[in-house]
Amino acid sequence: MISQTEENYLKALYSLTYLKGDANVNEISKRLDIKMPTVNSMMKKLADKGFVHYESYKPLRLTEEGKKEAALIIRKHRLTEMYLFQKMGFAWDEVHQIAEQVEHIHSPEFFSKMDELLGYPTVDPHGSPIPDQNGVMPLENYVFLNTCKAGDMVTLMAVQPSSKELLQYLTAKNLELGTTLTIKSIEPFDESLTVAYKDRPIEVLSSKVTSTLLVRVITGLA
Amino acid sequence: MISQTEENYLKALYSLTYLKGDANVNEISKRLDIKMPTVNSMMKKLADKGFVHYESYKPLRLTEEGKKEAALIIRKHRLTEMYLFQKMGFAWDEVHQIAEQVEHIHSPEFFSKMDELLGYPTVDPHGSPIPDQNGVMPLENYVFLNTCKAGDMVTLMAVQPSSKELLQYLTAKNLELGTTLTIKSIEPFDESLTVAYKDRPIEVLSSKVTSTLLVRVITGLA
DNA sequence: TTATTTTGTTAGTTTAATCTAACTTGTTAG
DNA sequence: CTAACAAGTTAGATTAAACTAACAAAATAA
Repeated sequence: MISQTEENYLKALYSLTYLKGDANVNEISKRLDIKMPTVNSMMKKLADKGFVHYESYKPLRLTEEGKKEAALIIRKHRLTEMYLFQKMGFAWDEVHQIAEQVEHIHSPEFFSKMDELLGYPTVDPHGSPIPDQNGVMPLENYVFLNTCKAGDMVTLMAVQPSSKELLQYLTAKNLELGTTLTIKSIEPFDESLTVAYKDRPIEVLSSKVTSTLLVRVITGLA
Repeated sequence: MISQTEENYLKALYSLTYLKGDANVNEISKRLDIKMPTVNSMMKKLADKGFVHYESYKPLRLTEEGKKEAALIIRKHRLTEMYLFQKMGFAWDEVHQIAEQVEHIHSPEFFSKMDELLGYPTVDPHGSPIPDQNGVMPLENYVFLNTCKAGDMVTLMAVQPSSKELLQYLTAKNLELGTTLTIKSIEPFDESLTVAYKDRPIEVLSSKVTSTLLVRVITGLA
């Protein structure tokens, strides 16, 4: 059996390694606000259990088994978020805290019932993909907004990572999932973007914001 | 903060003391399948925290604070059962296991949303009363079926305690909450009851069964 | 009422998950 | 290229929640 604590480490490692393939002890330590020696010994334990590739002083990677476990926890998290949002009427910035707890419930029936009632969704309320029952992430080809070029038209697909503060900021800016933005210009000095969307012809987004927004590119000038 | 483990002890003590006022270490030990010394030290800890009246070799009682805490956990459990049953389509013998886990979630909003969506129910799918937000059990004046007299007409209100096996037995007998039964006779030797209900003119219920069925008496001969 | 059994308690051990302090390895800036 | 800093590791302590073994008190039966 896998403990809630272990599940949290797996989840952290999954999201830290998702884009670049590996992560280090220090990153997990910061992410979970747990001291490095604690993380270190947990990584050894998870390696013993076959979930993590661990070698002294080398970056950490999940095994295939570990990836699957982690994806299944993330599946439970995102299904829960979607359920809270769609079926219970919570706002999209309220669902995360609750889902953090619900994701640890052991009951395949509970989550497959949610899945069924939701009509088998493929994304959560933040646009993040929901892994399938086998822990496989659905295909996606999103890019971060800060990697786009001036003139690109893009649709906001996901927010990653999505802090409560950020979600409230986006709500205040009237920026929601599915919103289509046109990139007017990019300020070379601080990489801030001037964009237009909906009824807002000029909005400036800092790189702190654009580096968390995942978008699908609709048209580019090139 | 109160741990999940502590919550489980409080809940056990609450239900053991509900009818007779106190309980002993051995009963909790059996109920939770945890050895007596462990229970003993947990009772001291809960006494330190102000939830339990503890004196060596004396029966255990909950403080008012402890009763409130326990009732609020039971509230979360029963709201969850009702939600699973009414809003998610689970059968009444499937909801307990899931609710055992969901009851430990810390999120007042989550449970008050359930409450709202359910229309502020006062009983769970087994007919057990749901305490209010202040931990107060709603009034109830049910009696166990084995305390009734021949000739009584009674309505099945609750099943306590309600094991999965028992619920399946009742389902097979076509006995559900709200069913009205007429007590035809009582066998003095083993205290089994012969009853009639719905389309079943003669059914015999053992005292093992009748001692767990809570009913409201509609009419008696006396 | 004494002997036996049941129940309760104390003491000390174990495991999981955390920590701090101290040391080692790896990286980076002069 | 070496000194300093950052990151990783080891060792040992702490806390919560469980256990077993042994002893003490209370209840029960002979």
